[in-house]
Amino acid sequence: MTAANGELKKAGLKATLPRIKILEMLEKHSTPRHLSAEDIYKNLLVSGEDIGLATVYRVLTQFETAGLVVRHHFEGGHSVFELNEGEHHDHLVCLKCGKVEEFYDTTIEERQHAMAEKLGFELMDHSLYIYGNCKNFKNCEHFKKKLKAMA
Amino acid sequence: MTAANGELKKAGLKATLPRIKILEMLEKHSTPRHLSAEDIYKNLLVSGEDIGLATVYRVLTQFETAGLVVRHHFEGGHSVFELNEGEHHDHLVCLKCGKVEEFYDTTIEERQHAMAEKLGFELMDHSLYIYGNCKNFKNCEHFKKKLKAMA
DNA sequence: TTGATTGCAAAGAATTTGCACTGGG
DNA sequence: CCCAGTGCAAATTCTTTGCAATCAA
Repeated sequence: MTAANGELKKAGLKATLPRIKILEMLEKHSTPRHLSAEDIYKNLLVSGEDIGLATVYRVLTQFETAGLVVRHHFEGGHSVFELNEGEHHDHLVCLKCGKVEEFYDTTIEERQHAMAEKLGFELMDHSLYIYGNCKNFKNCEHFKKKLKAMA
Repeated sequence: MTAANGELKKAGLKATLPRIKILEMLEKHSTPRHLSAEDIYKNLLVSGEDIGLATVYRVLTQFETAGLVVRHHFEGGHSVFELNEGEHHDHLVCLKCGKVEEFYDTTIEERQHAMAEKLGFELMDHSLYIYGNCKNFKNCEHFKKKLKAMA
C-alpha cells in the first residue's frame, strides 16, 4: 500500500498500476524534478514497467486536471511536468545543460498583479521562465549527464 | 520601392516578394500585433497573394534570426510572431478573447536579473506571460471578432 | 460483474525538409 | 546567368483518439 495509492484516491482517481507507477516516478525524481512525457515513458521502460506512451500522456493530463502535477512549456517544443507541491514558483532554465532552478520572488508576484490591475485584467495565471547559462556549466552535473545522453 | 524592401536589405535578406509581403503584413497589423503563421498565411491568401504556408514558416524563422520579429509561445500550442520594434516588453493575454496587451515593468526586470545572479546564472533571455480575463470581455472588440471567426 | 482504464496503432496539429522549379540581382 | 528562394508534398515531432482487451472495486 504505497503512498501514491492514497494520493490518487484523494485526487479522485482510481489507483491503477500505470497511475501509481507514474506518480511514484515523479516523486522519486527529486532532481531533475521536471520530466517530459518521453522521459517518464523511458524511465518506466528501464524499470521494467510496460506502460504505453499514450497512457503516460493521458495520465499526466489527468494528474494536471486533478492538480497533482503542473505542466510547463519550456523552450524547445515539448512539455515538461513537475509534481505539484503546493507552493507556486517560477523557473530558471540553463540553455546549455537543461538544469532547472526554481525561485519565488514576492516583488515579482506583486508587480504582476499590479500590471494586470492597471491593464484591466483579472489575473488567472502566469508563466515566467528565465533562460540563461549556469556559471561553469561544463563542470555542472547536468551538463555531463546531457553529454552522456547524447553519446 | 516599399519601406519593407529597404528593411529586408538592411537585415541582410534578399528582397523577394514573399518576404516583402509578409513583412508588410506584420507592419500593417497594428492590432492585433501578434499573428500566427497560419494567420499570416490566410491573410495573404485573402489579399490575393499566392504564398505557401511552408514559405511563411521559413520566412518568419529567418526574420526571427535576423531580429526583425520576435516569436512567442502563448498557451495553446502554436507560436505567434510580432514585429520587433526594439524595446523589450512582456505580455498579458486574455484567456477569453485572445486580446494581448504589452507592458514593461522596470522592477520586474531588475528582480529577474537579481534572481539569475543569486542562482549563479548568466541571464540570456526570459519570457513572462500573464494570463487573465479582460474586464467586461463580452463587450471587448476582440471577443466579438473571435465569436465571428467561430461562426 | 462492469464501467473505468490501457495498449496499440492510427489520426492530428504544428512545423520542417527534400527537391525541382523560378526569379532577383 | 545562377544561386538563393519558393511551392508543394512528404516527413517529423509531439500529442491525442478510437477501439478492443483488461483490470480495479
